[in-house]
Amino acid sequence: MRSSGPLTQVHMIASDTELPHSDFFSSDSSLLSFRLSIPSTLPKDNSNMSGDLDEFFRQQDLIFSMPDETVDEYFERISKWEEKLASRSARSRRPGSSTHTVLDLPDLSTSHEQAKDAKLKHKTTHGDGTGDAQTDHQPTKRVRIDTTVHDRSGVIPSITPALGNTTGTAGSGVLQVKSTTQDRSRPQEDPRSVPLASLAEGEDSIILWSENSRIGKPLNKATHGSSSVQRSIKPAAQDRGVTGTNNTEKDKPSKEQAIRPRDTVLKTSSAPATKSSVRNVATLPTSNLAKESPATKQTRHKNSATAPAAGPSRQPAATASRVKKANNNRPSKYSMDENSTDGSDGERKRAAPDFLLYPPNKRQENETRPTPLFGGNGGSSSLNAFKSVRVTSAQDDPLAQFYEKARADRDAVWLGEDGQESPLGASEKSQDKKGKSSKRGFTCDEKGPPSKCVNQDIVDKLQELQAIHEARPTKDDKWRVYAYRKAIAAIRRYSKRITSRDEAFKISGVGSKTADKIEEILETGDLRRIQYENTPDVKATAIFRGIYGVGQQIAWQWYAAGCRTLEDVKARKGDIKVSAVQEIGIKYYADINDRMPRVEVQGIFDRIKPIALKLDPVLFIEVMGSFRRGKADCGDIDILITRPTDDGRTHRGILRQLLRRLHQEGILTEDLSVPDDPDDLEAVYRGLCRRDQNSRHRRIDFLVVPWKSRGVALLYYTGDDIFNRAMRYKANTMGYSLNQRGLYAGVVRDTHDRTKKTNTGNIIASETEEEIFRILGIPWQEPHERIRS
DNA sequence: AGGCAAATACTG
DNA sequence: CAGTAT
DNA sequence: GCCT
Repeated sequence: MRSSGPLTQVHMIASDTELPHSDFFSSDSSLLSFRLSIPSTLPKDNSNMSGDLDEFFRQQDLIFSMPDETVDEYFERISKWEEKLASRSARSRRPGSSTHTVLDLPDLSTSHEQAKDAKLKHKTTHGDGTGDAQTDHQPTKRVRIDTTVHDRSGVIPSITPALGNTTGTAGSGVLQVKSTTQDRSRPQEDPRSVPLASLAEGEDSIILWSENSRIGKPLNKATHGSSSVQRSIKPAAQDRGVTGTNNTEKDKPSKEQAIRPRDTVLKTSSAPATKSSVRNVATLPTSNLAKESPATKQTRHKNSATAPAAGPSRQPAATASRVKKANNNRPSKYSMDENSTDGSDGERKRAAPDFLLYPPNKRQENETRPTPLFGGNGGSSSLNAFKSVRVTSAQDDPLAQFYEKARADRDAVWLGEDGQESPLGASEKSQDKKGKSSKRGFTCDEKGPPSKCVNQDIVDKLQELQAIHEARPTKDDKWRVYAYRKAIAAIRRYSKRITSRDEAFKISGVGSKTADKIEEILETGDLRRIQYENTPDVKATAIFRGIYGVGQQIAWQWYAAGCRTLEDVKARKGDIKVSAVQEIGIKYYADINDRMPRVEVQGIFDRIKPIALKLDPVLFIEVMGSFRRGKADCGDIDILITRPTDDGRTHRGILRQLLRRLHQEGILTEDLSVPDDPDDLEAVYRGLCRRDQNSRHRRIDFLVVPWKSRGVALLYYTGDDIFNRAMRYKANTMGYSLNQRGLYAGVVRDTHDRTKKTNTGNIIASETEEEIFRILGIPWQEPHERIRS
């Protein structure tokens, strides 16, 4: 507040939308805001969040104001802690170290003045001690802020950089705030732990955190790019925004407001805490900030769902009872976490994943129904046929031991591995239309063979959940998606109707959490969690991600900028930036996302091949991907090109000529990505093509590889994805390394960073697919048998 | 506690 | 060079 | 999220 010296205002604001981090850090603002990331369950549209959300937060006890002294104090504490940690061995700085500060803050509902007078107490402890500062009577609210090192490098993630300190590297973390009312009438059940995200932006700066995530990234960038970041902190006095000195923002003049609707809110709120959505208010001496840097971060543990950064929130839905159940059945580490949920009054140990729970009863069933986003991956699968075979084949396999280790991936690896044809079909690819019947697995591979699977209802629900997590940008979500994918595949492959949690739990790939969900589906026919988590951002970002060139990050940035539909993007709402490639992606949105019938691929290839052979008669040119796997429809066209070298010649230069010819023919219509050196023996081209003037535009890739690599290239580009991953994973466990260039032996990986190879090893196979299968001990499988997802 | 596949092109 | 997308 |  006012008064002395340079101050930085701290706004505690609640919002259901995340902001783009990239924006923040570059803005130079004198304000420091924390943003509570909450699931926007109430207002359906974020448009009117101000009203309802406020109320919601109030009820949830998440609204509070923070007097300067408090903020000051808080940062000081954190800073000290940080220093302490920094001076210690890296060991103690490992992720997991944590501290927390308990503050008693004046309730938002009270006037600002009161807030000032309010007393606050706090204490900081180490480890996970529990804080229980008891307070007195004032209308205050007790808030606990956890700060945990979550970054793997051991560096303490800090928001400091945004404030001008260069100490921390960007890290990842989540600022978690838990608040409890004085009268613990509403005990632990309350969720209340909210992932806090903060951002800095134009006027209101924010600092955003996310575990493992990108939020930290911008930080780095800013830091690197120019020292300016620091400068940003200016005395609050000057108010807002101001000098845009910083990078990005500077370009945009009006900046702040442009960005998101929400800004308005923020701004206005700068006033003392009123009921406006903005909540808080407090100022702190900049000096402190600048120097110390509170870093903060925090954490949750992996389980919790939230995606901080970006996301707003998510809350898990499991109910306590459910959780318990899970525990009972399978006492495992998971249980611990889960139990914490009900911990006694105190706080549980850190990381309880479930403290994010929302009281189930809060949710209404009437929520909008989650709409399945498009795109899912659909695969499907009827790999039932393979099922029986898999285990048995394992015994003959010399690598039987490997199975144990790679049990998790067993299905993926072994499916259909039986050398013999298991199921029918190996016969020709009766692709095309036909389909679905029990023939090959691939027939089912389609997007949605709705029926067919006896556990289809379960699969559907889990897929919805998977889609939701796909929308979130954090690593945790990424792995969750991976897990869901596998679990779903396993369930599909399970031929009997699942009738109990136990039964589900027995399926490899289905763990306690998923088993719980299945139980809920069986009992209620629904999964509440889907409702809770299916926030509006999921739908919007899914749409954006459908644009070629747009992934989670971009999608989130756009969403944060206010875009919700494709139209918004086209209109550049929020001043978003759209790259040339993305522009093409938007232009041909439907064409690119729709799958094309197999015959169309054939038709296009029939035009291309002659042209290629005319350039060089001995070229090897074939269509890979799903086409090679025999699918009835394909998402894109992958064409592999190479050339025998017996005659001492190569295919060098062919790609360049071919591309030119195809453009001339009107077959290629847009370039999405052109190799740096089209004449290299190894190159990849991505673009759009069409069979003829009356056809739709389709994605096409040209993959040029050295003759020697044709085997692995064939393997790699044929997929499918899951099959490839499983194969590579197996190669790894066997001490090999498999990539699109070859199968390597003697690869030595860095002890700490397994992704780094100290020694690339020696290539032991690459010319034929057969040798790769043989060496890895995997029975040969025709392309159409390599379907796993 | 830590892994979960691996490589490359484009952007800024 | 980091980050993102494929 | 699941698994070792």
